[in-house]
Amino acid sequence: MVGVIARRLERVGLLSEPERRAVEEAELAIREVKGDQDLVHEGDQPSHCLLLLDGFACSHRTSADGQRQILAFHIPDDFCDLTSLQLGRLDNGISTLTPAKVALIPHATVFSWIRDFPGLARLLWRVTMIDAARSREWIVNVGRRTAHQRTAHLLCEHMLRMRWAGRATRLACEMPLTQVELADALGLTPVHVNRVLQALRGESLIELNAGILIVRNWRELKWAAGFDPGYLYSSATSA
Amino acid sequence: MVGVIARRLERVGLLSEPERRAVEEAELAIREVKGDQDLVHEGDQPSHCLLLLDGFACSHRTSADGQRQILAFHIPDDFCDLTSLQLGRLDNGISTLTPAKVALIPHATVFSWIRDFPGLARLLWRVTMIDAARSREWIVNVGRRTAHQRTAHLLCEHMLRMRWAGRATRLACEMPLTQVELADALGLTPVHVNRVLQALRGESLIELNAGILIVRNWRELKWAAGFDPGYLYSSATSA
DNA sequence: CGGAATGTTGACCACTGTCAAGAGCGGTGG
DNA sequence: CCACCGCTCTTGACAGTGGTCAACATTCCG
Repeated sequence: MVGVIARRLERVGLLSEPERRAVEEAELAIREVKGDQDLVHEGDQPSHCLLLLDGFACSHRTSADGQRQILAFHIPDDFCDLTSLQLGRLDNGISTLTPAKVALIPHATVFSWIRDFPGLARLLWRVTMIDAARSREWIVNVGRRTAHQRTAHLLCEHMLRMRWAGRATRLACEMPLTQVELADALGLTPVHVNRVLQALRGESLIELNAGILIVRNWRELKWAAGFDPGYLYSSATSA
Repeated sequence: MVGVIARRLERVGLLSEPERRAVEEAELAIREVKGDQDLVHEGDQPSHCLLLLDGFACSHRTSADGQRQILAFHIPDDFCDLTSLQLGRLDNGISTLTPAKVALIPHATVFSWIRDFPGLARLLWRVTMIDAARSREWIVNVGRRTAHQRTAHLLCEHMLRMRWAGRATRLACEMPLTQVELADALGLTPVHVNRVLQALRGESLIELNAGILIVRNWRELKWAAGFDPGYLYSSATSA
């Protein structure tokens, strides 16, 4: 738990000694939260940034006629709402999907990092831009891929992110999402997600059960998804 | 043309005198470009930022099976690729939609602003975060709205952005997009965009002809779209 | 004037949504 | 310990939004 922030930032760039020290000295309020809990509501003006230490969460927005769209999944070690730093108000809600542990970092603390350490500012900015790149890919996903491709694509993305976060073996990782949640992320209905998952299982591409995703055939899954990991901007050599 | 950068940044926050001066002293390479021209290609590592002075452009990505998805429209006074500052590589192409005039700002110049003026860094970061908010709304648009709502939503967004950029009268603005381009932005086919536009015209909500959008009934159009402009983070009082 | 790009229309189709019912599973309380 | 309830997953029949294909009209330019 000590060192999460440094660990997270080092995934996107180098940290100098003083920078690392500044970031490690931060006083974090740790909070344990149950599953399916709102961490922030749409329209809130949070005074803290959220760092997910354990568990899964998502950002989501609800359209005028009450339909929910999930905008991003947050996995352990992710910042959830760095955007609120610059925008003040949050235009989407954030909820846990599973029981979770989160760290609260006061905006004031983050601003002091930014003021005193340009390198940290750079890295934090970079993190927000990588999140934005992922958003853009999701537009492509929902806009231009079939349900089958789209679902496969989400699974590929999740697998790689988990692997790079050190939370996956080569072929398996946690993915504790209900089909309703997958549907809200994919712009589909739960019923159709179910059918697509059956198909993907039928083609021996994946297994997905009890919150565990196992990729049976990575090459074919990537192919089915038209997946190209460039947009994730990982320093890790590609998969 | 002199003062665009300052003008643009002041739309998202305040500029101190030295900051304004720094930004106005920048040496801009101005370039005139024809319509339907690529400004940057997917994968490029640009050394300049693009500021659109006149005309329209878009960011777009092409999926593995060759389908194009437009990720954002750029209107006059917009920065087109601030993300490349932090990411180095651009994960989407940028093309003009009409003849355009663009300013090239060397990355080095922008970095010097960021280094010397924390306030400028803050504003630029904020601009990128507003772009990201718009991306998130597009996910909702494509994921959870019908073709009719979706199209209306895009028209609302465009109208307000143009108004806030000082490029619209209360009810009308330029929107020189072909139906193919609209389709690529909306995740629809050109044929269906055509049908939806007919419907919107039939309901007396809009006119769209020869590149001019006229909103006939703003209240109803917003209603049809389920449009809430909060995500655009304009300092202007809402519409 | 001619050719290409754009817009329009119609007939038909299919991917995905809707509705509904049932199965499996785990948690809770009597 | 068992009965019950709610949530999630599954399946089937049917419907509809939006896609496909194709032809034609129109506009824009060279």
